[in-house]
Amino acid sequence: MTKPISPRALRSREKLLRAATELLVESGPRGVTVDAVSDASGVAKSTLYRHWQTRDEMLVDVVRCNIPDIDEPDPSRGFEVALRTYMGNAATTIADPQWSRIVPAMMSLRTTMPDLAAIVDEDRSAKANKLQAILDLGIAEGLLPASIDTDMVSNLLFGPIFFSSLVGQSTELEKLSDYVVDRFIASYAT
Amino acid sequence: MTKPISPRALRSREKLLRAATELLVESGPRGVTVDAVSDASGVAKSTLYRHWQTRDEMLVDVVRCNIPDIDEPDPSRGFEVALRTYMGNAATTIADPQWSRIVPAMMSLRTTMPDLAAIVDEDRSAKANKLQAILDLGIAEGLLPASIDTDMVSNLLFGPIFFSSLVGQSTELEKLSDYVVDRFIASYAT
DNA sequence: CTGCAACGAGACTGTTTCGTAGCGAAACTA
DNA sequence: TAGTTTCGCTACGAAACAGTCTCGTTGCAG
Repeated sequence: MTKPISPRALRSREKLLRAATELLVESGPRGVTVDAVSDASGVAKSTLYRHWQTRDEMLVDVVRCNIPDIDEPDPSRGFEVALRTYMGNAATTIADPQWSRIVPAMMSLRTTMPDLAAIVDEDRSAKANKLQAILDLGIAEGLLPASIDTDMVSNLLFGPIFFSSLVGQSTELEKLSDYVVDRFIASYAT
Repeated sequence: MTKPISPRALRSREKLLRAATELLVESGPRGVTVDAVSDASGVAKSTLYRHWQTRDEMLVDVVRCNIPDIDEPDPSRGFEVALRTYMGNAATTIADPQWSRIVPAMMSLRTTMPDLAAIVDEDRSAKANKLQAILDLGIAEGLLPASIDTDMVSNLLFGPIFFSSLVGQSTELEKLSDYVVDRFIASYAT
C-alpha cells in the first residue's frame, strides 16, 4: 500500500471520505452512492474512481477511517482506576453521535462484505488486548482470579455500552459504564 | 387492521414473507428487491403489491414477523432460577443463526425507517417489562436492593449477549449468559 | 356450477445506479 | 515558464430497480 501519494490526490481523497462519511451517517449505506458522494464533495466521479476501484471498496475505507481509538489509561494508578478510565473513555467514544450512526451500518454490511468483517474483527481483538493488560493488573493486585476469561469479560464490559448505544433509551453511557464496572468489581470482592 | 383475509391471500403472503426473510438473511437489506422476492417466492410482483404498497412497507413487515418471543420463566421457583432460565432462553433465541443475521440489518435500517424504529423500541420495552417482573422477585427475596434501576440492569444483562452475537468470536452464548448472571448476582451478595 | 376475487406472467415506464470515456482546465514540477 | 499529471465536467451505456398495468387463469364460497 506504499503508493506514491501526490499531495493533491490526498486532498481530494479527504474530501471524498468526509462527504461519504456524512452521507453514511445521515442516510445509511443506501445513501452512499458514487454520484451523491461526488456531488456532496465537489470532487468528480472520475476522480473517485481513481482512488477506489468500486463503490464497495470506498465504503469499506469510509468505515475504516472512522473507527475511533480508545485512549489507554495510565497503569501506574492501579487496576480499578485504570479500568474505570478505560471504560469511561470507551463510553465517551461510543456515545459520539457520528460514530453511533456508523456502527449499525458497519454491523449490517459486515454480513455481506468480508473485507469489512476483517476490519471489525481486527479492531475488536485490538481492544480486547488493551483490556487484557488492564485485567492483568487486577490479577496482580489480587482483585481478580487468575483464571478469568478475557473474552467473556470483554463481552461483559463492552456489551452493555454497545447495546445501550444501539437500542438504548436516553441512558447516559458514562453513567452506565460506571455501573457496569461497579458490578464487575463488586462481583469479585468475594 | 382487521381486514377480511382470504385463505388464499394468506398463502401467497406467507410465501412472500418466507422468501423475503431468506433474502434478507443471505444478502442483507440490499438483496431484498421486489423482483428478487417475487422470483424467489414464485409469487407474481403484482400480487406482492396487493399485500404492501411499497417495498419498504414489506421490509418492515418482514422484520416484524421475525422478531422472536422469549419464553417467560415460572416465577414459583424463585428469583435466581427465574433469571437464569429467562436469560438462558434469551441467549438461545439470539443465537439462532437466522435471527442473528436479521438483527444487524434491523439496527441499520432503524436509522432511516421510523416505522421500524418504533417496532424495535416496542419490543425492547416489552422485554424490559418481563425482566422487571423477575427483578421484583429478587427484591422481594432480599437479594437485590429496591433502588435498583431496571433500565441499567436490562443493559447490563442483555448487552453482553447481544454484543457477542453481533461481533463475537465463537463464544457460546449460553455459557456467556450463565457468566453474566453469575457476576450480576454475586455483585449484590455483599 | 357459477361468479367473483385473487392470482401469474410479463410488458412497460421512469428513475437510479455503477462504471467508463473524452476533453479542456488547473495544479504541481523542473 | 513549459510540460506533465491530476483534476472537474459532462455525457454516456448498461443494468437494476420500483411501481403500474393488462389480460388471461385459477381457487373458492355460495
